Amino acid sequence: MQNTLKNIFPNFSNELLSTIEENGSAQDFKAGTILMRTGQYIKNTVLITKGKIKIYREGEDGGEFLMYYLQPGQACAISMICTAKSEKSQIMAKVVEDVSVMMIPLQMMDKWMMEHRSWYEFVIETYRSRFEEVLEVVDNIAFRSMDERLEFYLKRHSDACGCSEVKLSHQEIATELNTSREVISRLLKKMEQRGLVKLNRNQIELLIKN
Amino acid sequence: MQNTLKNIFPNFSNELLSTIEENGSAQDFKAGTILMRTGQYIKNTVLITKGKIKIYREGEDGGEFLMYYLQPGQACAISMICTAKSEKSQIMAKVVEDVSVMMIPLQMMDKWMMEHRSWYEFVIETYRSRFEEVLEVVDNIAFRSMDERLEFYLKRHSDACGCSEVKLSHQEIATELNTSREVISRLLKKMEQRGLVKLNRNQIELLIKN
DNA sequence: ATCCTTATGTGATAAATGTTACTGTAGATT
DNA sequence: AATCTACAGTAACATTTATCACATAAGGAT
Repeated sequence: MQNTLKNIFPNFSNELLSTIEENGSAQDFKAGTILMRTGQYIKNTVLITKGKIKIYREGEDGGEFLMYYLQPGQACAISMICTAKSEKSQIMAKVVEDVSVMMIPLQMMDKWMMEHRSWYEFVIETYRSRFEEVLEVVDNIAFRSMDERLEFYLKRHSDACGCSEVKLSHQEIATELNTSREVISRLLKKMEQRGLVKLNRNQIELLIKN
Repeated sequence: MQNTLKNIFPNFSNELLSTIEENGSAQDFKAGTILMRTGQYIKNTVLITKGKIKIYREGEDGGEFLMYYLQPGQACAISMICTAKSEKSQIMAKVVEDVSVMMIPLQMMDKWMMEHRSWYEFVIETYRSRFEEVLEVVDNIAFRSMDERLEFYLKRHSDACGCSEVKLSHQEIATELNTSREVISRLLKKMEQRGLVKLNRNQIELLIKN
């Protein structure tokens, strides 16, 4: 077990890993579980060891605007940030593929920051990369039109899973980009005509490299 | 001098304040100066003691999409985040009102995190509040239409300056919301008809409380 | 096979936003 | 006062995105 954790978080020092074992509690959640809601208080930092969690903003109409995904070896930046004052969450976190996580009580956060260099670096790097990711999201919605955003979205997905097939329905994509299914269907059709993708039921194959 | 800094950053411990005096370099910049460009490497963390800095994303066409403003007592979250690896900046920072700043060499960042509790708390709080602010920006562009965004934008401005007059041209507003002047003019006219604002040359008066 | 549910394709139309082109106006400049 | 320039108003039109209304298809369940 120590070993697996070591593999997933290769940069953590051995002492840190033991401390995590001691103080964290390993938990599993099924796909569909909502781990965090807007307005809810945050009591734990979450380290993902297996599966996938979607971090999104919820619109009044129930839109699920995608911010980013959390995958093994990553942690929820928001839950780290809200540490000190156990602030309210500003986002929603939903399990999209069954996950295993380590729940770390918030008090540990501050403590480890001082005691474990590798924890400190991990936290800072988590902040940095997420901030950057969100900035990129802003860029996309501020400066790009839907067809470009869709292309970007598909690439992001295929990068994340490492394969060129994106297994999502048009409806799911539409929800995450906060538009309607028809729009996505139409744009995908155009992309197919341009030879960028191949469309199948519940699956889109990217024909572009990179 | 120590005294002023103490007033502007009331939560900093006295030792921290002295250390800042010793290691930081006080500098002034005129309105219009670009302090940081996209793609540029970051060498300093910036503490604002006077004036106002605009943090924005630049579109290919030169759009200046507003993320947030930095004011006295605040620091650039991005420059802090990019610390360790002296990463490239993802944003633009432009002085909008003559500023005085303390430039802190990046090496200090990590050092002080360990040594000064009040610095640590300041950094974490900076991260948190900026992240939140950016999330709110995402919300706005993802879920709201231009008229709502404009209203939000005006409120934000009047909150920031504490008065109900926003001294900006339609063109400036349009640039920051990445739309065109005509659109802003139209929407403002509608708002005026609804009794929400009073329009004057280079100035918009908000007639709504909060 | 037949039925059912979910996913997808597509036209018609509406609404929001962007663009072009021009007018008017206030204040600064000379 | 005459002129200039930046700012603001607005009509007409183009484009993009959203919505409505169906048609069709694919795959699972019976």
